[in-house]
Amino acid sequence: MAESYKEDVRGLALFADMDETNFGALMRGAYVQNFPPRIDLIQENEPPDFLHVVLSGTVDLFSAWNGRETSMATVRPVSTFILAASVRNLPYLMSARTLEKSRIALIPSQDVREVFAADGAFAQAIVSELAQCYRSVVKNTKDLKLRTSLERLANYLLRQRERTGSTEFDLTMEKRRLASFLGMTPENLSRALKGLEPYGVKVSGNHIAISDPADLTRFAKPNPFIDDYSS
Amino acid sequence: MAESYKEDVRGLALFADMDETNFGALMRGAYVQNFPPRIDLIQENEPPDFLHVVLSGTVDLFSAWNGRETSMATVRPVSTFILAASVRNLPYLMSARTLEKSRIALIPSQDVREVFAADGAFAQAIVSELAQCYRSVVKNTKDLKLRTSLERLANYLLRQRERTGSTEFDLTMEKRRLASFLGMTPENLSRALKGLEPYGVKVSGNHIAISDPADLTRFAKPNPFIDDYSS
DNA sequence: TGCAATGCTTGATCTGGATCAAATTGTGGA
DNA sequence: TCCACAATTTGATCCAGATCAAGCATTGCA
Repeated sequence: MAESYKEDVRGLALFADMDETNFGALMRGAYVQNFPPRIDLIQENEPPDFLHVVLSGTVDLFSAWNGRETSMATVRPVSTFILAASVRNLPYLMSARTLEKSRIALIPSQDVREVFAADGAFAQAIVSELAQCYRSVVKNTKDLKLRTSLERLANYLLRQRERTGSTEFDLTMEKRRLASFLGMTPENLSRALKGLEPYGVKVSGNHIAISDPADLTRFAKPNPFIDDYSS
Repeated sequence: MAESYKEDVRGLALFADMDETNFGALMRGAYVQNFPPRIDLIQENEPPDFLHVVLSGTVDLFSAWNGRETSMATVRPVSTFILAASVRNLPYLMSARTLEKSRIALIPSQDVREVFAADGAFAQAIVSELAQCYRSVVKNTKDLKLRTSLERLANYLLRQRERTGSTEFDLTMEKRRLASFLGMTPENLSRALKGLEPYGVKVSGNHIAISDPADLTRFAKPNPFIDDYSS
């Protein structure tokens, strides 16, 4: 693997503190691949051969059952996915596909498990990462079970505002995918965006402007234990 | 803490392989408490002072927002809860209450974090446990987003059959709580149970009999990547 | 034993969101 | 630039599941 990629990987919290030799061992079997948009990377139920690291581009994690499909999460650089499957050596629970042209590092799961057993700092980082992932999914479940779709959308927009630090921003994914992520149909998302107009949400294409954040907040009632993805 | 309790805790996969000295250190600050039914143990958003181990009884993990409440999971002996909050030292994301008279061991989170840093076997066990928890929540999300309430109920009943090894069993929790866990109202659960009659489900009180498992399975379409909680 | 109190069921009605069907707007190539 | 295709929006309708309102059954206690 090229040195510049290694540095990107090393920069991740997951790999930052581990021993240099062990990091080298991990990188030895790893390689980087470029994928065009809309390419299936992994399929739910496959054995977890590689831990994936998104170096550039965007990856959608999704899942299907009985002809239905839902978007579970979006992975952006620089972060990993399917860590849980890798460390437990159990089949993937989600499928993954690129949304845009993406560069992805593939680290053999076998190596991850071996180094993890040998490197305390790496083990600690894995625990942090897994705990973080777990908490994110719990928050997502609370969002789904406790809120209506309009409330989920309102809080999603407020989170985007937080993330970008601005009351104007572009949606980072297709509306159909956002709808699926929020657990609604594209038609309903369209109507829901209209439904937030009274609270000062202006939509034009995929550009969003929140004219009265306080008003939207009053409606959305954001809660750090659902919406604060950083804790 | 009494020796017999220690053995129960030691029997958990999480603590089974760790060093005896370290286990002793963990137990030194730990204590066991008995709680009557319907007692609040912890509140969402509190700092994670203790890792909890259910020795006997049942604990409900639930969450509330804006006047609504939902049951997230049920914890039965012998297992732990809020491990993720403990190891990351971040506030609880769920509240917990006893459902019946329960005996619970409380292990200071501080000790958990210290021993975790020092004991490789413990660290590994924590990783396994967290990965397991993560995968469970992902499965639960798939259940919620991909299935109708009738399908969720049907698959729940099939899982109970799997767990008990019998086509006849008693529901292990109040119907109102089961409804909340499955993401529906008690009224709807009542109707849904009726709705499964054509597939050979007989209900009397909280006793369930599945007369034609094959037929119910044909309707429920269970999938290991949603319903198999052991992987 | 009786009587609150609580949980469960049933029926009637309502509604959020899904589905179906076009119309409209983008968008990526020849 | 123009066209074919995909994504989005809009409108009409439908349906799963929520809510409201009684009744009924259990349970725990005095």
